[in-house]
Amino acid sequence: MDYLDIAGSMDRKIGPAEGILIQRELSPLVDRKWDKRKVERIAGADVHFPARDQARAALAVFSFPGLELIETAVHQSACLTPYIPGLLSFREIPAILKAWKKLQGSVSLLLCDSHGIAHPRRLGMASHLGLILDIPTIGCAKSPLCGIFEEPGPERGDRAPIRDKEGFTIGTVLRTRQRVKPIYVSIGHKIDLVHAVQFVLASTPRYRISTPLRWAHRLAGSRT
DNA sequence: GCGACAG
DNA sequence: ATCTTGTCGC
Repeated sequence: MDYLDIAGSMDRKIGPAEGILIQRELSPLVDRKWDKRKVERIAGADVHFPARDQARAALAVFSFPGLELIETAVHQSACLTPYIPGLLSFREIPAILKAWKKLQGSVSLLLCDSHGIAHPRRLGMASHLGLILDIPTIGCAKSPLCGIFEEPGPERGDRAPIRDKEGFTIGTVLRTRQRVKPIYVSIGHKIDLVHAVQFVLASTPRYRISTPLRWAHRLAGSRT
């Protein structure tokens, strides 16, 4: 079964046992390097749930580094898989892929409202989506899922490494705004942690959340 | 066994 | 994520 094929695992309900097997199989395929490609378009992806079985995905594409809005795409459809910590991909990615097909232009880098490799099996949604779309992605979560870390300093740009039990760094707790709760950045796919943090800060000029993700969040329908 | 647990 | 008002602090 080709799990990177949309029809391979994203068009049906996936249970915990199968989901974990898929993640273990795909995890080794994540590319943790940055190839220095030109980033002219950076996008944000988010999903809102109007009802328990309905998912509304939104994508907001911006120019980079100017951060001017280029285009948006939205798609609402039924979601078959319930939310289970560690298996978020199977609930949100189907709707995101359908919205993705509606985009007219290309995307150089995609920011996701989730973790990347800072995940129990090193395959959070940002990594999974990056593998499926075959583009660079970054995990930008608002709360931790796993790992150990210290509280970063109070200034914008202050950070602290997120490490697994073996001591390996799997992400960065990053303060994107002075004295505001930090976010959790991790490699999604086709990028390294240093560049991931750099791109997140460059696309987060004022608020806690990056411009692409804030727009995606709004477009998806969330009131906050 | 118990608690934690992206969105 | 969602149910939901006002309120405290910069």
